[in-house]
Amino acid sequence: MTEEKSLNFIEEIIEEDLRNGVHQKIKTRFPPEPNGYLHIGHAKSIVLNFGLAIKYGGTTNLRFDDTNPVTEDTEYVDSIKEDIQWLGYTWANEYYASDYFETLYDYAVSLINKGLAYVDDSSAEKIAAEKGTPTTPGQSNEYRNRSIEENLTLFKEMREGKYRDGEKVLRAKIDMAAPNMHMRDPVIYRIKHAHHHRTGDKWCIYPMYDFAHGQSDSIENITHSICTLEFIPHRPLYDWFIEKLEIFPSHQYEFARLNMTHTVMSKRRLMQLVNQGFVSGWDDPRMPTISGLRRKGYTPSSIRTFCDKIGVAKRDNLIDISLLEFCVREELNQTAPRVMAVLDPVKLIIDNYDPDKSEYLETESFPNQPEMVRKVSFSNTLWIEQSDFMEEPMKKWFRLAPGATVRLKSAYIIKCESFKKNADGQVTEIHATYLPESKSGADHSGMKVKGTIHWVDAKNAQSAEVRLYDRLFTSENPAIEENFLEHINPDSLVVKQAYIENGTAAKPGAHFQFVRTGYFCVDKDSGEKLIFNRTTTLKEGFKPKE
RNA sequence: UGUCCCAUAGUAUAACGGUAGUACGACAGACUCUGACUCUGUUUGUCGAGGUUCGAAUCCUCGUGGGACAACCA
Repeated sequence: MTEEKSLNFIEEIIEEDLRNGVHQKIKTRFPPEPNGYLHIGHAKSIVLNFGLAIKYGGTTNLRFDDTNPVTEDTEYVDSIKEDIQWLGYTWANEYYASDYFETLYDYAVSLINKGLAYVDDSSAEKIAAEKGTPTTPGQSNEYRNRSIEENLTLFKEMREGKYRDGEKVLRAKIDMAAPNMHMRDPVIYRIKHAHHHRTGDKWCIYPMYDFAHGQSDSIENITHSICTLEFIPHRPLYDWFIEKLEIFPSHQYEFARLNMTHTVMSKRRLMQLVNQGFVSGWDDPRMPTISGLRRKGYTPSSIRTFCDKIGVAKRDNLIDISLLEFCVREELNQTAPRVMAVLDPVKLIIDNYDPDKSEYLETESFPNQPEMVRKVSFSNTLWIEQSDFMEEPMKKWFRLAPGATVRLKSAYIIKCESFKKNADGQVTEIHATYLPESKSGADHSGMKVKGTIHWVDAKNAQSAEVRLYDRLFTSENPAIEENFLEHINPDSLVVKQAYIENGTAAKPGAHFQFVRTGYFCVDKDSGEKLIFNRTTTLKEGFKPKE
């Protein structure tokens, strides 16, 4: 039985490199910028990079791309590390681009010495103007012909803090008429008198991404540097620096980033959701962040499975969020203990059950492990779901209705005898009679009922706050809408005051399946008062027809 | 009027010149003390036109469509 999974294009490249002896071992890296929280899109990259190294016996470095001190912070470093570990991965080394500032500086000097870099005194505006447009070539300026000596002196003075922010930059001297805009003498060093989260005030010049990333890969001997599609036009530059600097030839490969329906993924938009209070924070369970998904009840393996299933390719994609939900259901169905909870309670009174009596009934906690059982309290007064009763049942209605019989899960068969409504027409109380001989596990009634409903003993229940989360956006692809904020789902969070079986061992992070209603996870804020977050619903098989 | 990337069921992703397959979704049925799970079945696809070839989703050309690139961001 060979379960042969086809290779993605990166795996094909790696296998060919290994086969041809281009590399003996592969090295990958995950290079986040510590300026935000990781999201499910990053998870795709993490699973790819770490997964490749594991599959082919290589290693993966965690490298923080911290070349812009004004946006970066250790707060993000910590959360990123936590999320990667939570996902189940261990990095071989923890590095920072800032570890290489001295080396990078030397690289820049060597470029100057080769006549391949120059100091430009122009303003940012002038440089942008001279760069041309994608369809018109750029123009060079008077600084392009400065002597090597002058460039050396100026660059040294930049480092020494002799100039203010924006007064000068170091540029690579390539080709102002190149059809690829990134090759039109890109800026490689800029002056920023800013405090860096790691190097403090040691530097006032910082390398740009293009002058840091590839070289960092090279310094670490990264064999396969995997990034997203938007870096394709940077690749010629990536290769140019490595070639001119004559350093280890790392290679860049690009794959399509993850997009998901009913979700936004860009840091900018996610930041807006947080800052404008549409969600409670970066770890709000509606956020596609790793911390949000974790709080919502997603497990590391369900996220890994998801990343595995979506594949890796180069075409733009929009993955249906139902695939993510499928992955977590598939796992939780096996691992989450069942428990009964009633989210929209209505009282059910069993008229022929002794009001002074109560009993404990056995019920299974895992349907596929019949030996895993627990006892649930039962009496003449129960909570059941409002939605399990219909005054005038539709066709194919298996649940409760006047005169209808139904099985109370793990208890008795009951027959609805009457009900009460309030002035608003809302059902407030349902009366039923039960069949004593229909007790679950010892059913001698000979009756067959179509429906089974869940319940909680009203005389012995605990209350809980249950947070029902739904997709954050009603639009399938909010990112392409004019104003994505207008497409926020007003019902993305509905809070219920529910009843749950007494004695449920609900520690923060614990997963449960509320029988017939979905998967839930105990929130981190849960304490005296239990708080549950809905991870996802059960697949809905009942679809009423007109 | 540039350069680059991409194009296979609704959504993703395989098929590496030789029978277009898989997953999710949808639909139908079986089972069911969760209308869940499980099982069975159905549905829908190679962007277009040429060319090469015994044979093209695959190679070539030209279209068409989508995307990326003009931060002292990454």
